[in-house]
Amino acid sequence: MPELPEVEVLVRHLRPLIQNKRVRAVHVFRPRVIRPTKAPQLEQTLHGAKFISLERRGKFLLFTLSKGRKTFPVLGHLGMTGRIYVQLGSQPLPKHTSILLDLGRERMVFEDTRYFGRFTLDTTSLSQLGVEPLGEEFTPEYLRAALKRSSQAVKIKLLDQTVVAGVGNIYASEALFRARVPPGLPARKLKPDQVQNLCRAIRAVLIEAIEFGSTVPLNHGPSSDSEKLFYFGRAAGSADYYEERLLVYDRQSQPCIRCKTPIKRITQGGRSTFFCPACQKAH
DNA sequence: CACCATGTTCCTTG
DNA sequence: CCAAGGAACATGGT
Repeated sequence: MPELPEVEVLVRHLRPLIQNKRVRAVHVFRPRVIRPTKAPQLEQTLHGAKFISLERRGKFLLFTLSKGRKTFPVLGHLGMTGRIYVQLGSQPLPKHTSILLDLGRERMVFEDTRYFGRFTLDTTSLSQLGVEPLGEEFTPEYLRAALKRSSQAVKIKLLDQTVVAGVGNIYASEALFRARVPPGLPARKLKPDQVQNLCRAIRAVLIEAIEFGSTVPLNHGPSSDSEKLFYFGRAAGSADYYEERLLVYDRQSQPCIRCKTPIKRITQGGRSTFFCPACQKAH
């Protein structure tokens, strides 16, 4: 369920649930997910440690734990299908549980169907990340500087986590539509006002998604659809709010909400991009 | 069988 | 060294 907004909502939800909880035991069901950390090292390090804080950085979750006088980080990433929830120890475990942290009466479960996610002591991935799109450093000037030397399509650049940390395939299409910028336009060809519109659009779509996600109850568990609902709101409910949340993503051939032109799907970098060929035209 | 899916990392090529 | 393109990772849905 992961792009920046989904991770942000998850972090806010999780924070009070794990604060000051102590790890009694660690179960690693899929060693790949803790790479490059080894299971004995993770178990030994986490055993007896207490959760101190939880922050989001891009699409990563940064847990801080303490043990004795020492404090250390654990880095989480949901990949494509990861979920994390706190449940009672008596609840059934989901089929694709990759990590289980026993917290006493409760436990923290990392479920991940495709096992692309991570839960590791290795924090080196963080050093590669670009600025936070909701932070002060994400300005039109910054974005212009990041785009000006690249011949890659602007859509591809938005997915580059070393430029902006947290934008994924869904919100990249949404932001470009909102800014009326053609996804295939080479990054260096954007005009200053397009860069400014894009900068604002990225912030707006992410903030609105966080606000939307905050209204969805996250009573997640193995049988809950709440996160699918958050992510694929259009398919999951009938309320207008849900229907209208994503304006172009996964709407191939449906009429554009602005001009009724059918939305197009193209492939860029091996991934789908959705856009309105009329509203997002180069000129 | 085919193709599609919210992401990152590694390898190759230029 | 860098930028860019593509495959790999793994499972499930349609």
